[in-house]
Amino acid sequence: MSGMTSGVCVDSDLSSMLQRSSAPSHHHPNHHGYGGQGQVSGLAPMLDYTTEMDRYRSSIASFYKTNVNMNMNVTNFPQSAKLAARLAAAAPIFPPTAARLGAMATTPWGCHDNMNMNMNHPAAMFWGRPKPVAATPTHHPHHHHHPSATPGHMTSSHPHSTSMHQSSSSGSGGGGGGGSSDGGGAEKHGHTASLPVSQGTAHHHAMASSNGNFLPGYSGGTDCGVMNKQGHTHADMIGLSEGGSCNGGGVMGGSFLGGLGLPPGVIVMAMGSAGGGISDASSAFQMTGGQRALTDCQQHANSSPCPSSSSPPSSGVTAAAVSLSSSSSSSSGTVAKRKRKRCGVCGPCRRLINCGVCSSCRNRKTGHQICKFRKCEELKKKPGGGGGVLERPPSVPASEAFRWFF
DNA sequence: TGATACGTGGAA
DNA sequence: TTCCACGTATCA
Repeated sequence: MSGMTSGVCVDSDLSSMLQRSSAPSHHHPNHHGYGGQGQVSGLAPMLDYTTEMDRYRSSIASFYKTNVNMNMNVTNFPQSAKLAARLAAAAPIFPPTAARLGAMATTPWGCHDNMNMNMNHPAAMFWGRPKPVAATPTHHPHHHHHPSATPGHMTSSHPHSTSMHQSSSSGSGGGGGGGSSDGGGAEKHGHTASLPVSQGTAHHHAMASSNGNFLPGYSGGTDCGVMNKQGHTHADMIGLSEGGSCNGGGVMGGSFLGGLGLPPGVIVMAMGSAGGGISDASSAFQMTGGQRALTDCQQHANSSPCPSSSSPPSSGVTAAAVSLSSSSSSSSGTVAKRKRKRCGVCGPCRRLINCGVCSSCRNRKTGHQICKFRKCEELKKKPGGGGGVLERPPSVPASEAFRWFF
């Protein structure tokens, strides 16, 4: 991982590209406004936006085409291939994006840890989340998640708005196959989200999109549909909400902020990788078949970083909690014995692909252990050590602990 | 029922 | 302290 400077950095490229092309219209927080400040005030703006998006898409398409073919050795990442296939299958959600998503699944994003260079190395990992870097605002602005979903953003012009709603509504269904959120969900969101391009809704974010798959840091605020500084939510959010696993998605984007009814210009800070974590969790799980998708956050309610715990309960959360309690209620007496689950927000949890080279991967059959690089930070700690205080996921930089909403 | 992964105890 | 193997919980 250290030495990965030479890799192509999608984020950078995209971000720069976006900044150049779309900056005018949306990077400033004010542009996202709530009151429909203008974003969609006129038809012209929209047309302009569309144009920008087209450009953006073209660029990304080219990028993937080139990088995937050149640098990726899919054979080394069977799971990636699998993922790609799933993504393709999930295409219905974002038809235009499906293809790209598939590519993404196998794409080696540069810039992040192992991903950097060419993915040929067996140890290459696949991150589940967007880059944490501040520069990476989020990608997918899903309107409905927007705190004050303004008409402006919500314009029908966005092809995805519909699908987004559907997915969110699907709730526990977990986005079709994603039900468990892990498998389907993860792929779905994780990747989908990552490609803002396809969604077209991603305007504004310079990079956002590109990174969807990396988790470098979580800071991206991406998780769980939390919005980025610019007030946009990520596609991931959708996934989250779908799975219902993510508190962030549902809570924050939908009811939480919406309920608050914050006036335009008001800055709301969210702690930790809350939303992100959750959503991430789901995505992270996807790769493994996602058995435990959702509950991660809930389980950690006591000690975990799951940000959502601090947020007002959402229907999704509540449901999750309920299910959780129900499942564990019987074990109330044996609570201590219950297996802990992945937090879903830490770096390892966000990884979607097994390294294939660690002892755990090599001895999967006999070792029964998850890839060492995917081993949840929380689980590495002694049980009960945390305390119930909300704390940021270990891997999340303090500076990235907050997410801003406008 | 199979796959995945957490918990634990022993060995290095 | 880390690694490894096994038992077993959990989920599809």
